Amino acid sequence: MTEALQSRQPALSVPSNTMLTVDSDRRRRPTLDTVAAAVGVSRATVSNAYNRPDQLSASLRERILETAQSLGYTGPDPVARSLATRSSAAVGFMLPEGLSGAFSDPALSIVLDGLASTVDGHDHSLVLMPGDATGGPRPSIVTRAQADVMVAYSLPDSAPALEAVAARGLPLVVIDQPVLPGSARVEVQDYTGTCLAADHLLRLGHTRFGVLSFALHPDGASGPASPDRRSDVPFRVSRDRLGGYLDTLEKAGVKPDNVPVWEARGSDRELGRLGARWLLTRTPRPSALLCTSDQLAFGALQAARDLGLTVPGDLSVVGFDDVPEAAYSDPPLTTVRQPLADKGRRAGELALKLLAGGRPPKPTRLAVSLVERASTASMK
Amino acid sequence: MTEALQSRQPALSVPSNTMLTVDSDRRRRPTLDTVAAAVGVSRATVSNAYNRPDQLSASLRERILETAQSLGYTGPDPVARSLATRSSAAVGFMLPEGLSGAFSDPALSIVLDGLASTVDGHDHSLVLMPGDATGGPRPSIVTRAQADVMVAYSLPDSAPALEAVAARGLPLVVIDQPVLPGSARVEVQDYTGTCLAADHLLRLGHTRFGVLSFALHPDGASGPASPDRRSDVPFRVSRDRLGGYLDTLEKAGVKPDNVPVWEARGSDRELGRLGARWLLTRTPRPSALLCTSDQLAFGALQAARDLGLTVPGDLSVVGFDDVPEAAYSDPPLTTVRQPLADKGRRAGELALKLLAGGRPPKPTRLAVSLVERASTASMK
DNA sequence: TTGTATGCGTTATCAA
DNA sequence: TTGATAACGCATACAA
Repeated sequence: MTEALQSRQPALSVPSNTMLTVDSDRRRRPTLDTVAAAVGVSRATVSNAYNRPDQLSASLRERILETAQSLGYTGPDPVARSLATRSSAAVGFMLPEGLSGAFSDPALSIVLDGLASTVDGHDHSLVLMPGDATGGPRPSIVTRAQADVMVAYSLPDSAPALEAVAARGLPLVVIDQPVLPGSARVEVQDYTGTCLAADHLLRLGHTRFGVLSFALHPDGASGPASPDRRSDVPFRVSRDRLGGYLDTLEKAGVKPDNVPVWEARGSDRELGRLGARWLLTRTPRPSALLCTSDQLAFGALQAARDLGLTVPGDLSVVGFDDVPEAAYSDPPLTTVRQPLADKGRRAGELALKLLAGGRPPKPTRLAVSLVERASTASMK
Repeated sequence: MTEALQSRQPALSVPSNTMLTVDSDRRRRPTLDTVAAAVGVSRATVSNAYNRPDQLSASLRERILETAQSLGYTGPDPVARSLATRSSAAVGFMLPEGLSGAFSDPALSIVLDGLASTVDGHDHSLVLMPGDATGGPRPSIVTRAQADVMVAYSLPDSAPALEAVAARGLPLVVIDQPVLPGSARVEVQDYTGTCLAADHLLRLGHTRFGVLSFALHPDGASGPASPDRRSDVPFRVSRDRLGGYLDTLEKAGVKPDNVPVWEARGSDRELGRLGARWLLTRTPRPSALLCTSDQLAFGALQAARDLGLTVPGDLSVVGFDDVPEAAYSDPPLTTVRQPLADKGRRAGELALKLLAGGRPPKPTRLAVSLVERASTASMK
């Protein structure tokens, strides 16, 4: 093996007991034809030896496989097979950002894991398509990807990648967003989740709140979110999570206008820290911070430390996602758990189903639950 | 767009001013032939319109593209193109585990990010191949993957996937391990790194040490590592990191036999916590824990808390990797920084280079450095 | 059980 | 600048 690894050409130890009528001198990879000629059968039979073992005698098959082996033939070329079968046995995965920002988010990792294992279990491969500034992969990448079904992970409505998918006529599964009528989708109870969290805080007696949200609009702006910016939010997830928080508070008598909202352009810890710093320097200072993701919440914990506030003594913080780290942060984070791995698995199953010709079922909405840890406590 | 998304078949709005001599009634995707016939030129010309714009008049090209558009033709089929060009423009990425375990490791995420952006920048796609219990992807997956170069990420020597790569005669880039003579490789100064860390601790006056390592042998065993198990370590990375620690201590007069070593079967926080608990209950209790990864170190911090020990007051801890979280842990972790993103980028560049026909250069070894944070202090 | 013929959708070579 | 024609490597009805 070591030797074969050294050069691109595998060491073809041509057996002397077989006739090589083709390619005997050329420095080429062996093909179905090569072994067919060597064994003295037709291409079709060799093909069957690999794909339909029951279509030929065990002994012949044995002989074919042996010859193939000694010829250095590894089996049907994947690309040629794909062309002939018109199926590449791969699912594409489109991300909103470069993996850079995205992969620092454990939530994505877990979803991807669920997806990968499902897909892998069905002998399909996974083609990764990172996004760029446009909020998704470049259309050219999508157009040329060798995949026969696409999974979109939390893409903005405007992502050009989606049109590329449509143009190719590929089946599509979207995770979380955008909402595309008639396409398969798996999402979670975003609205319900933040309602639960807000309710939890209200029950603990809090009355002064601040909300820390990731992007409400696709313009990449960060800052306090004006009432204007809070309405007509194009991202469904942001809209639902923010809505759950504000609606619940309002029902309890807390006017949305009195709840400062910071919109971070992304969902990472550092942006969360920045936003929380602003929120915590408002007057009156919020006693509870409602975050739309765990990453933002971690940033909020950091900001509290920066300002000398203790959590949950001076401040309560809730997140959303329940990534593994939430159990280990200081203090452990109260958060809304969404079934991340499950989301990935469901997306994978949906993709496989569409591939098999199934029609897109109505969207799957997975249940969330509140996990109470040490970052929240009752008002002093 | 929305409509096109609803059904698998794009809405072919057949223009009345073009002649459709082919496929006019069949429910098929249009091909090069379809548009060639419609425009009244040859296949080759249409192909050129997409791939070699300079090979035909701008006006004709314009006309071809327009017709294609109105026919619902999105451009050359990726698979067919790959067959004809004998290149799939994709690089395969092989992981040691299912993404499950692997993705919880931020180090992998960052490396993958570097790789993905490099590859993506060159219009190549990335095919993910998660591993299973064998320590790598299944050979059948590798054999059938549509990629023309493979990147192995920290695989055990024994991974069957590697033979599959060799059998296909695909160029290979390995990250970290295994060491395959003649294959391209990018790695970091593992030995140097742990030497630095051990030295740091010695300088702080520590004399009682414990080592927390990830797998030394591929048998999946966890537990105290006997002298026997510490020698002939098959994993290069484990060997070098452990070696750097023990050698440095020995040079300072600390006999390896007096340094307890716990071997965890993987590199995650919970396993680290487990191992650290054992190490911290030895007599005499170590005043410093040397870990081979940040994840294990985080587990050690947790174990210290569990036992009521303060870090760095009662115990110093060092990690390896410098993942982002290391800066935020409690306390922030002293660790050996390796250039993770760079490792991924270099691997990507190497892969692209091999693809272009380059010969494997000698292994690249990236520099590491010690980042001193608050998890280490001098002996009281 | 095995073979024949044809199709899969491109790219590339070489003439015209 | 454009067009025949031949690969590319395989799968699959259908016939033998």
